[in-house]
Amino acid sequence: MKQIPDEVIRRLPLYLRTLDALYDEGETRISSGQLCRRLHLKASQLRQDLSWFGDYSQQAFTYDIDALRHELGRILGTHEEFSAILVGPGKIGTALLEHFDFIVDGYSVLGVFDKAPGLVGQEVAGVPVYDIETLGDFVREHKIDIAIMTVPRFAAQDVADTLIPAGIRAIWNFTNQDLRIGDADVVVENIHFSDSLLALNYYLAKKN
Amino acid sequence: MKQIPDEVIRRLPLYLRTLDALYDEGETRISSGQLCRRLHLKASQLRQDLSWFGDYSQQAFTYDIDALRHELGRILGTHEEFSAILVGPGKIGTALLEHFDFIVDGYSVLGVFDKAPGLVGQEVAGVPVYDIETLGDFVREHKIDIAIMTVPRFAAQDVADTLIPAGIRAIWNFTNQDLRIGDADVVVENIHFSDSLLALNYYLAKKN
DNA sequence: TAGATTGTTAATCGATTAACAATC
DNA sequence: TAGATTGTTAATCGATTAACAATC
Repeated sequence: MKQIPDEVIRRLPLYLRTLDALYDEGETRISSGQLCRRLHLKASQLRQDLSWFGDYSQQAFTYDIDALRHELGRILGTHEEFSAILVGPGKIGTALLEHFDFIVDGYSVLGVFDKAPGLVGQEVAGVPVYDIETLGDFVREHKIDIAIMTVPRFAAQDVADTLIPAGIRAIWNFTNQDLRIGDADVVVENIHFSDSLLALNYYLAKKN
Repeated sequence: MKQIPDEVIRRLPLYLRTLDALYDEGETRISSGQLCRRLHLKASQLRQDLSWFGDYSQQAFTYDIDALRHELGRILGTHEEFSAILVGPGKIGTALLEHFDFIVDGYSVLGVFDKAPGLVGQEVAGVPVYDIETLGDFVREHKIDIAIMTVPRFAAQDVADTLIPAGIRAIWNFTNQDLRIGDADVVVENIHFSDSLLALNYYLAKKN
């Protein structure tokens, strides 16, 4: 089987979200056509996407909403347990921490790391704050899976250079700085606010 | 000429960012090959992308970094002046406000809108806070271009339903809720934290 | 059963990559 | 000039869409 395209993976959360909403509305079954009309996608695309993951339906019958959303959750690994840390408890970092278990269950945030000595020893959103000097050792000792990076842009690569040799497995990067990870086997997921706003700006300016 | 693919537009901020960094390092010229080695892209892709926008170089000679970054800025409309508001001054909203002019110049943030009466009349990051009841009128009167939506998820569609008939032209949506905009001519740019984290989660879980 | 819907194969479309003449 | 690099055309690749037999 060929590699599943990233485009397909990126649509799964959308499907999951929509099915969750339908479930909350009390719906029990839906056809690919009905679902995709809501999403402005082609029904054949949904069916094609699902076909990457095997057969979770009864052919020629509509999808069982509850079964399919659980299946999508399983595919996306929402039942897995991962350990996480946050580096850079500014406003965005703190906001993420406070809403974290709204996003994915099964994450334990074990520590927050800050450079300023003021916060060290205190807690942010119930998580203890440590000195950033101890970051590498902490990741190594606790076998941390995911680092959430919300440090200022100029500090981003330094932090990555500490995390990667310490064995981090994934970085959720909010710094708008592209990280060089060498040949390390690290999953990097970027949220580049600035790129997003520039794209919006382009489309808006074009309409003028 | 055919429609410029969205994929191309999404790469322009990356090019711009990289050229800015090179400029700051004191570089003056660069070839498509050198630039793309840094970005893990194919040189032919960069050249193909730029060819959508006409000819800003001297054929068979390397690119002038300063000229090209200005050209990209012009294409993306960074010199345009837009008016903006923020709806929902929570932690993320406030963080965005505080860093806003780091992202794009030429934006004036004219107001912040909140539901809780506590903040109304005060300022957030130097911007006055108004009651959300007055949102529609404000957008209409001031001909606001862009709304930054950082409200809780359940409130998102209601806010959009107020903004759109008031003539908003773009929504930068942080709510993880897909907005129904009907047939309105509104640019919607989503930052779906949750989808991003689910994608990261998928790739990480797959490695287990 | 007849109508509806699926999973999957095949066709289409468009993005990426390679190739190369034009140019410095 | 010879070597390097561009812009652009053509080839390739892969994602999206359509079509349809299988199935309920």
